[in-house]
Amino acid sequence: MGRIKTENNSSRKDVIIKKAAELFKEKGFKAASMRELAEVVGVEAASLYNHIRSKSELLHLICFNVANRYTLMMDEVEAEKTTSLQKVEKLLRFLIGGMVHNFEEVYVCDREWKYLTEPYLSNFQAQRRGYRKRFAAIIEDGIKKKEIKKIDSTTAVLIMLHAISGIESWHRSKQKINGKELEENMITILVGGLRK
Amino acid sequence: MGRIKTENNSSRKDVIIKKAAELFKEKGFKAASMRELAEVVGVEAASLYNHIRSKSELLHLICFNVANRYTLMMDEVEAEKTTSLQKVEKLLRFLIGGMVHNFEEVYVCDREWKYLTEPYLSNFQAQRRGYRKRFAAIIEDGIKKKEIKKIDSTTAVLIMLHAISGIESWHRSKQKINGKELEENMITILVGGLRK
DNA sequence: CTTTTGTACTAACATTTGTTAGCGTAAATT
DNA sequence: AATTTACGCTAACAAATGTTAGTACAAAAG
Repeated sequence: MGRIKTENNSSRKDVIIKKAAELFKEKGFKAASMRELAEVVGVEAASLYNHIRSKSELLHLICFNVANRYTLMMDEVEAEKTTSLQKVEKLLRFLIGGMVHNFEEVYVCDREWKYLTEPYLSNFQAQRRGYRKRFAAIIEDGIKKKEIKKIDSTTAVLIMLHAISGIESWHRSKQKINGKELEENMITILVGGLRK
Repeated sequence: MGRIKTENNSSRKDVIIKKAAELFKEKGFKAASMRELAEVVGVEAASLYNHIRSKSELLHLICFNVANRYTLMMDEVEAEKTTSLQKVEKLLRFLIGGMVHNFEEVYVCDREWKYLTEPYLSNFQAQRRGYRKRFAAIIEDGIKKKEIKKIDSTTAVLIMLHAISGIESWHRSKQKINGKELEENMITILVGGLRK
């Protein structure tokens, strides 16, 4: 069949991960088989194992790649001297952007993380919990400073994160508005829903 | 092992469907095996087939049970002579209530429908599309009547439906606020985000 | 009590799954 | 040019999957 084609300076492993994210998104982690993955990569199933350790390694690479990006952005935002609403807005814009431009990866991370194996599963859940707590803390701070309505911050975070994961439907839809417009609409509704 | 125990006047098939919804929610449709299902039902795997035709029959029973309830509620709401915002609020409250009280079923319908087989898959998608279109039409009507902000109605629907499917996290969370409070918070944020 | 129906069992099936072993060759390094 | 490394192949594996056939027996109907 010939070698796996790489482009720019990405490794063969990177190519496999990318294709895996697409496949896992489309079929779901459990339903996607290594033989299917091999086919889209253009190689026999066994050959994949020259580059990766296991199917589940693919999943945890995808999931932590996303999770780490999110955590990093949270670090950055927390350090800024801006209002709570501005922080929320910046976090949301980052999340929306990720969903629009790195769709497959983010989608897989969101929906398939439960198939992670230990110890990755526990690490992932902890990181996720931490992220949400920090997000909720920003909102509570905003409530204290009377920028934000008096609401349950945990519920607010839950709504926002899941609203964003709904961009999945936007990707599927035929008559899409463009990405920037989508972002503005989401910010209007979500931030508008918080503002006092 | 003895027979499947039923209660109230539910059939043995109903018991299997209920347990299937719980299992599919927890493991995902593909990852859940008929042998696992049999175990939680308290029977051997082969015995299930005295009551159901196939694994995928279970999925489509679950999915259409939910989808039909939603469609029915939409019929009801559309017929009412209320403002658009009141209609949106009623639909949201119904969806939230469903997520809080029929969690497993709704969750499975939301996340696992893609494993439906034809012709159920196409029917389901059509029904879903129809529901969203009707929801969006209510919002557009509200925009026309200046009750609602000028936003993309499709995006608004997408946000709301997915925000609600996020109640999944609420179920998982340890220190839950109660269901009614959750509902009020969600309405505040979501309806507040639309209101002009 | 007898017959019929419903339902559970065991055993087995054909597929599909992730993964490993061993081999050959093209690419990279010396 | 010679050697080593990287990487693809075929073949095979054990385990798990959904499902069917055939049998036995308890419950329901007569």
